[in-house]
Amino acid sequence: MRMVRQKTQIKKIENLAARQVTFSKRRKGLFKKALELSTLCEVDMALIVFSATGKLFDYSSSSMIQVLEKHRLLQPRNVGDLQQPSQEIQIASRECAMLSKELAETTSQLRQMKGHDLHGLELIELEKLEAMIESGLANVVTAKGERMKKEISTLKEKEAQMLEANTLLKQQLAMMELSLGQTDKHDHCRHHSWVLTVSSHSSKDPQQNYISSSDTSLKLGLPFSS
Amino acid sequence: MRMVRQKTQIKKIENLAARQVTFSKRRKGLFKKALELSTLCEVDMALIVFSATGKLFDYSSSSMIQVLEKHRLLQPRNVGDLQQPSQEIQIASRECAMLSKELAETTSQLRQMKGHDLHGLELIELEKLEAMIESGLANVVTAKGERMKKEISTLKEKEAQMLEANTLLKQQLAMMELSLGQTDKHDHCRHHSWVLTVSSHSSKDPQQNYISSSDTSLKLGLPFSS
DNA sequence: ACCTATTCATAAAG
DNA sequence: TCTTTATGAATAGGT
Repeated sequence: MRMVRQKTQIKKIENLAARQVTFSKRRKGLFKKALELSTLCEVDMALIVFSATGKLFDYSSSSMIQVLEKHRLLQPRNVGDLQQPSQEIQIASRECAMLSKELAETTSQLRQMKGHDLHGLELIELEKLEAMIESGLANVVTAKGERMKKEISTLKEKEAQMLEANTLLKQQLAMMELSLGQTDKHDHCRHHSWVLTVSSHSSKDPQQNYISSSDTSLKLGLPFSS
Repeated sequence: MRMVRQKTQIKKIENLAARQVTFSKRRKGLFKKALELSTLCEVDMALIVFSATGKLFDYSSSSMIQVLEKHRLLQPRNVGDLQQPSQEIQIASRECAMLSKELAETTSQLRQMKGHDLHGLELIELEKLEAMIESGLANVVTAKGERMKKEISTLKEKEAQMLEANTLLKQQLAMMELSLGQTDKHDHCRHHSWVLTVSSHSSKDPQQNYISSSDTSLKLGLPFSS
């Protein structure tokens, strides 16, 4: 069922999944617009975006270096300080320290989720961890179930299609047996092709038809598989 | 008379006036989109645009310095050439990039362990994940069991010691009843202290003795709790 | 700068 | 992530 699309409010999207989806879509749109503007109007520009996870996306119409250098020259008060190496190092090491700390915490949590390094935990903490893992497991099991259900329904659909094709082929076979010896081989081939056409077009994705025509003919025991 | 609007071709607009108009309109749109993206998704970004006449337009969600520096740290090959960076900074930025990448991977794995971001996974990958989580869960459950067993045995030990102390106190009480009114109060106090000493030393960890001496005396019904 | 028909972007949902 | 579709948003061309 389709919700009515709301007029978008420009404030932080609290839901993480929705935020990630929106980030992905709008980032794509933004870079497209940037490319269009620099192309249409032949202007220099640079666009730098960091995702929440720290992943970098950037675009620059010419060399990023040129654009940033030009910016630096025009904004000496803001960016000129970058060249003081001591400050650069400070920033770099602060960034490093932050990342390092974050990585340590995340790694530790991951190891605990995997059941390692549990010695420092109290009983209550162990129980919380257990609950968290069980919740994660439940999510994964649910996802797996859905994936399997999808696969099952796909296979059932295919089965039904095969059955249909099979029935048609059987009918043709019966007809041929009735007129045995009276038909030439070209007729056989034409009927065969037609049935396979039905089967092939029944799925939206041609790549999912992994049962080749020769397989089909062989299974049905037709004597004229190509 | 209204001409039919043409589908815009993304190539340089040759007419100067039209180009300027388009630049103005689309630049405004681009900065709006940039602001919206950084607001909606709370991400760091910087956008720098130079008009054909060299006029600068820029936007950055936080400090332009921070964003540019972060970009430089993560892309040392491209932007590091701006000024000959000291070897320290090269090392630091390589370190940063590595940490950043590692953090992204670890965070992603952790999220999957918690059952999020599963859409990209195949059935087989889901099953591997499930097995991993189950193994972690088993470890945690084992650790919890051991922790509980340890606690139980500690408590049993305490119980036995309490029982022993209880027995001794009962004997003393019986003796006192036999000689009721013939003993002075100093003797009572001495016996009491001695029993509590036994109880206190029975556990390796003094903090686990959460039954206080006054509790003990009250439970045993001693008439001379301090 | 404003207007509006039209194209384009994208929120929801699958 | 990809697709689809209805709707919101941006903008080309005109005044």
